[in-house]
Amino acid sequence: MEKQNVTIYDVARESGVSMATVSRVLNGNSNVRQATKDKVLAVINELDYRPNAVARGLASKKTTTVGVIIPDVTDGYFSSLARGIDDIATMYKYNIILANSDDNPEKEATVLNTLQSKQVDGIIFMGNEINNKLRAEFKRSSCPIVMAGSVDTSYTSPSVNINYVDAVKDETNRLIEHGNNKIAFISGSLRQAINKDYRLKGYKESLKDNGVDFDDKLVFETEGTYDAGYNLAESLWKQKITAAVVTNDELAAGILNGMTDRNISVPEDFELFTSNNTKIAKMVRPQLSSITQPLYDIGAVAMRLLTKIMNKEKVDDRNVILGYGIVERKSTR
Amino acid sequence: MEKQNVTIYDVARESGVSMATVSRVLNGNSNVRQATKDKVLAVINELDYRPNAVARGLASKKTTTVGVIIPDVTDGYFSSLARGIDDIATMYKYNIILANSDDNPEKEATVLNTLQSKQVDGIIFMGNEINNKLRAEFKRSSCPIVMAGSVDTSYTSPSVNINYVDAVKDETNRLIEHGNNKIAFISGSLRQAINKDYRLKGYKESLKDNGVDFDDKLVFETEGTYDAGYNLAESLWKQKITAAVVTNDELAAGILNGMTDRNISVPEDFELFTSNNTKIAKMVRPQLSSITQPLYDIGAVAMRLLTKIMNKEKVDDRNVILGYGIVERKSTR
DNA sequence: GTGAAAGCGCTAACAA
DNA sequence: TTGTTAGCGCTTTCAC
Repeated sequence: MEKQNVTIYDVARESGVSMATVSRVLNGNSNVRQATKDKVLAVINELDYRPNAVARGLASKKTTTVGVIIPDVTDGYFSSLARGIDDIATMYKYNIILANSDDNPEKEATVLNTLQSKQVDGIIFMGNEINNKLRAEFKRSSCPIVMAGSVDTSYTSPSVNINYVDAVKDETNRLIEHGNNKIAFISGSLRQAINKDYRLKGYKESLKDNGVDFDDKLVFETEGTYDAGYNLAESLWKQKITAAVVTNDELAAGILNGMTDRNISVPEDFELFTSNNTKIAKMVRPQLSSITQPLYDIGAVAMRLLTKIMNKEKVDDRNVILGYGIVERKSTR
Repeated sequence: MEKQNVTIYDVARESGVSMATVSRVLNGNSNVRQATKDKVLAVINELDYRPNAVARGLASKKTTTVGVIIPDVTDGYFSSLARGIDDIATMYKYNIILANSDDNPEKEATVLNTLQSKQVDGIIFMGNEINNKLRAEFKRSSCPIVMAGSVDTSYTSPSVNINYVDAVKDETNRLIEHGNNKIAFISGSLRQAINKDYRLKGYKESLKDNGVDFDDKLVFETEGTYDAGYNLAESLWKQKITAAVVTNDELAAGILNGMTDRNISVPEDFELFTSNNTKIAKMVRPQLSSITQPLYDIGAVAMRLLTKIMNKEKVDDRNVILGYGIVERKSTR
């Protein structure tokens, strides 16, 4: 029963040409007479021949697959990027090997190695917690890596992002304009450059511009989960904080519901800005005001950039910054 | 600069043994003297040798990668399954090629072919809209396919699911117990067997058991999106419907918010049951009552099942049914 | 316990 | 325009 044995050699024999010619029609090489091509195509069809991509990969040193390292597919932010990546990958005839890393440098290093042993033509990296070991792996990498929606301040690979500093600064400015003077900055791990070096910076800049003193007791580092937010809500309120900039939508949703369930009204008593505008920002009530990011596009552009690099095309901008916006919905006044 | 050229041949030469021996230590073959092994290992380390998985795949006819076909990574239901799949895949040293299909039979057939040409060792299929062409591709497949959280009534591949009939029946029963007699059944495409042949069946069985007449005007087939739900809400209310069983959480969240925004109170005026208990069921307010499914486990068990089949181990249950529960939160009385 | 050698199925010079 | 022929880097008999 199990066939999967018809090879390029079989179709060569059946159509009375050489393997080389079959290979040519397979690869759309121009130098084949139309009649020959037709015959070969007919045989391919008849024999139900499917080229073996592994053999092809070995011979050509190209696998037409790219690796995608993602913290967690289940996270709406990253899965949106992943969707953009896959769509563009498909458009350019690539497949993606998807690997969850949980933002864990060990896992990231491991998977980076596995991907390379699988000879992927390129890698898209999402994740923010990059340590020296991982950085070393990056440099050692024999294939191009582009970062999507993720930053590392001490290693500059090609990347696609928005301006996180300005975005958070804008949010904070608005919160100050609304009359708040105790504004919390609430993020996931501050070991992540995106939080520590960009978002927190934007927050501080805004305070400074507005003559508000920075108070590190207003900086909350927590797990980036709904539950963490939910549990944090009460203590925020008890500390007389009246507003917060949150770097993660699930976390923000948790805070929001945590407040609501304790009869603290958002936005009357407490204003909330979140950062990623994923689906849930619109699903919770009140709807979350947020930075708007072109999530799908970040992934799509990153993949497009990678195709260019893999093709050795000239790219004039290795570090793409896409535009962002701010939408004030119902969690701010 | 670009190396990636050290091959098994290099380490064989450097360690003064044959390629065969190197291959043996690489594959943990027992028949190698410890001293030889140590020497080889040392050289591997020194040369920073990484086996080429593509070459290995060609020679061994095993790629240690499996294909995963998913309607949309962005969907919380499927991404939860995908996470379970990836974790177990990693545990068994497999990688996954992830491909979005949008539940589109054309795309599914295409990607099924691509995956097989890439010589994946197996495939996990998620999606419910299976047409004859796709079914033919399934049968023609040279590698094992298991379905996760997805059903096809006319083709029985190995699968992992819950009992959708009973689950929906239970929900509907409760809604009837609560005094509703106009209960809507609201689902995504009824071309999908999971909706048409299972969930709708459970709905009907419940009505019958309770002596309520079935009315096909209460069956709503719509896009399975938040917006579709949001827009549907008002007409539901106008039709004097007082409760609904919804097959998709985003859809349910849309209905919920659509109601709320039009001052129809859930659950006082309208009761809502949803089906997948994804994250959003707990994030919206009021929180959605739902069937509880072991989403991660469905994926994990499916992947485990696939490893067994790939290994040609005996499996006694090719169609696994996992348990479900019902949780009544705040969208029901 | 180890080595020699024949492939795995394809691509890519190089000839013709 | 087409064919011949080396490989690509590894696994896997089959000898020894």
